[in-house]
Formats: sequence, structure tokens, C-alpha cells
Amino acid sequence: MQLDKLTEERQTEAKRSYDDACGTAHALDLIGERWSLLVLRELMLGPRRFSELKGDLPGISSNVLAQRLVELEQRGLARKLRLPPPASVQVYEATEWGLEAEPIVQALGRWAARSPRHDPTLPISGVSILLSFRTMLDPERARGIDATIGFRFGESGYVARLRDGTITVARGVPDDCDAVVTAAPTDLAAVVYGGAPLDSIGVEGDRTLAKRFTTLFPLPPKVA
Amino acid sequence: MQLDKLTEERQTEAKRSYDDACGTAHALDLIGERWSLLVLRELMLGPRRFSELKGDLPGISSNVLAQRLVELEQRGLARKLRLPPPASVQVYEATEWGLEAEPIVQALGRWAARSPRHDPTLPISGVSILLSFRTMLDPERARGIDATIGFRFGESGYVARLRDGTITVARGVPDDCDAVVTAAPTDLAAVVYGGAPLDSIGVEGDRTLAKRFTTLFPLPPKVA
DNA sequence: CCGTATCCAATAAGATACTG
DNA sequence: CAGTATCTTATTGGATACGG
Repeated sequence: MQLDKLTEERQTEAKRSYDDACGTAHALDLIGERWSLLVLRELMLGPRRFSELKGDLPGISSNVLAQRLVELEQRGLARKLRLPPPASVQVYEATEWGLEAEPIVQALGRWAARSPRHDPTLPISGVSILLSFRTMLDPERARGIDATIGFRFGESGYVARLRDGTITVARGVPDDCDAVVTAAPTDLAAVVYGGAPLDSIGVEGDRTLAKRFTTLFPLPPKVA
Repeated sequence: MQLDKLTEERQTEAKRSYDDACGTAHALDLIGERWSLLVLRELMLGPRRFSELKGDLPGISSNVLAQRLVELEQRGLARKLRLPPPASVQVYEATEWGLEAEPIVQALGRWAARSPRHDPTLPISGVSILLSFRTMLDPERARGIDATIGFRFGESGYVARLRDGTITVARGVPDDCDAVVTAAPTDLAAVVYGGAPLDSIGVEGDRTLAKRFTTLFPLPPKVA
């Protein structure tokens, strides 16, 4: 028992490191463990609760998620905070530096899009698909569009704003948007990235805009 | 024995996956295992032998390196090839797609440069430091320089060419460069990123150029 | 409901010895 | 040199039980 405890402590202190001055290696020391970067990804569009994170990371177990959150906090990438009453729930929020990891998430996503084994029918989280819009937008195709598109994923709302060939994405109430999509994120992904028909998801408002929106995110050619 | 074999096969088929359509998650399925990306990094500037890789990845064990190389090969990111006689040695080479992972390596490195815990005195490989030049070059500071700088790291030679505020880096014979640095990569890193004096490394040719070269790679402000 | 803590079985990683 | 084989240790995932 005593010995177990000691071993445990030594592990947490002297954790497995690459001992390499290369920045890439150090980054992997910080966020290279299994699940770490995906947890951080889920925080990219605002604070989340433990159960939301668990729900959007299929296959993660409570103990691993809890451990990853502690590590992210210790390393300065996230913080735990309790929302003011009457909400009084606790949420996890990315720090500034944590948010700066988004280019990593994007580089990985853009690179993986060429993978012959990528299966777009797997489940995807709301945050993931919204972030993928940021990553994959083709500014040429988006040029001249000035509009807002809302997304309703169950409880969560997001708003994307197109303007000057750029896109901004944030959590928010989708009600006043030019078009509003109501769907499971996975079904939306099937439309945008899998060529499924627009009818397979719920669209209110400017349907033409929604249709055009789904064409703004071209995938690169596959490798094999 | 039979049972062991069966278990093994099942493992390689149904490997641990995130089962997430997010490209980031799929990328991590491909190169998210421990050491994978660092092995790929070492292939970024040309083919390498098994023992070179082992030597430049301090702490990796033969079996893990061998396994990672097999995986990289299976996934289409690297290939094993035997150099034509009389060399007849076998080397590992990144595929086109493997090379396209460099933005990932760069995003990680750039992000980690802000880490308060980054220790630049740790050992670093020749490939790593040359790649870091690609990542960290400040085009403003490099503007107007048209020159080649050679690097001799033991057996391996590299050439960096500055021009129009950009840098290109490749393996090559450093002999005809405007300046040639002979040093251990770690000592070079101490000069460029740690403020160590230029005298601590060997420099031939245009010393003023070499001095200026070392100032072209500013680090971002630390986080904490 | 929101997590935490603990236990167990399955995998992955590390150390080391050894072979063609 | 280029890996295998073997053994030990660490991490992960899944189940379950517990506390606020």
C-alpha cells in the first residue's frame, strides 16, 4: 500500500518525458498524451462541463477525463471554474495559451483530411464540426457572402458569420441568423463532407444560403 | 503460443481508435502514438537509417522504434528502402504525405515555444534544429540577406539558404557555403535560442553572417 | 446529477539480451 | 547494424461504487 502510493507519486512528479529540446517534443510532453488534445479541442469554443466533455468524447472514461483535466490545469492550458450562482455549476475553460493550440488542431485536421482511411460517418461533436469550418473554409468560394448561419445541436447553439471570405464561429443563440440548421453534428457532417442531401437535416430561413454554405468546405484529394 | 498469435493479430487489426470523424482525432489515430511524430520528424530532411533514428531519439527503445516504423509504413507515411549497391544499407524515407505533416510539427513547435517549462538545454537532433529554423524564421529580420550557411553535425551535413526573407533547408555538403558551423546541435541551439556566445561553436567563413544568422529566430514571449 | 475513487483486465511502453 | 524476443512496468479503458 505504502509502496503503491510512493510509486504513484514518483510517476506524477517525474512523468514520462521525451527529454528533447525540440519544441515539437516539448509540445508532446504537454499535450501528447492520449485524449489530451481532444479534450482541449472541446474547450476551444468556450467552457464545458465534465459531463458534456464525456459525452462528446466517445470512449473516454471518467477517470481518464478527470486526469486529463487535472493535467491541463497543472500545465496552464485550462482552468476549472464555478459559474456564479444561481448556476453554480463548475466548468472547464481553456486559458489563452490553451486556445492558442488551435493551429495544432487545424494542422492535424487538414493533414488527416487526405487520409484514405478517414471515415466521415463516425460520430462527431458540435465543437469539432464548427472548428472544421474554420479549418476548411475556402475563402474563394466564400467571397461575397455576408451572412450568419446558426446551428442547434440539442441544447447547444452556435453561430457562424461569413464575411469578406472569412468565417468566425462562436457559441451563441442561433435564433436571429439568416439560416438555422437543426441537426445532429454527425448528420451535418454527412451533408457538408459526405455529400448527403440537404433535406436530411433541418433548415429554417434562407435555404439557398444554407445550401451554398455546405459547399464552402472542399476536401483535399485523398492520398491513395 | 497459438493463442498469443491470435491475440496479436486481433490487436493489429482492431487497434485502439478514437472512433471520431473529426480530422484531428483521425490524425491522432495515425500519428498520435508515443514517438510516432518524432520519428516522422527525423525523416523530414531525408532518409535515415535505423541506428541514426535510434541515436537521435534519446530514450526510444529498439522494439518501439521498430514498431513505429512498421506502423508508419503501413499507414503510408514512410517506406523502407535499400540503397543500391555498393551502399546496400536500408533506410527509411518519408512519403509525400508524410512530408506534408511538417505543418503539424511546426504548429506544435511554435506553440510550445511559449511554454514556461521549455528547457532549451536538453539534447536536440540535427534535423530538429534545422526544422526549427524553418519554423521560427522572422522574415523581417532575414530581409535582404542572400547567403548560404552550412552545418556540420558529426557525419551529417546540412545547408540553409537565405533569400528574399525566406529560408530553405536541406541535407547537403556544407563546404561551399558563405559560412560553415561545426558544432553539436545542442550547442548550436544554445547559441541561437539560449543566448550563448558564438565562440562556443566552430565557425568558418563569414563570421559576421553567422552572427547575424543566429539572431533571425526570435522566440515568442513566455506564458507564465 | 456531478463528478471522484478504486479495482481489474487489456494494451502499450521500456529494459535488456540476443541473433542473422 | 538492424532488428527480435522476452520480461517487466506503466497506462488505459471499463465497471462499479462512493460522496456532495
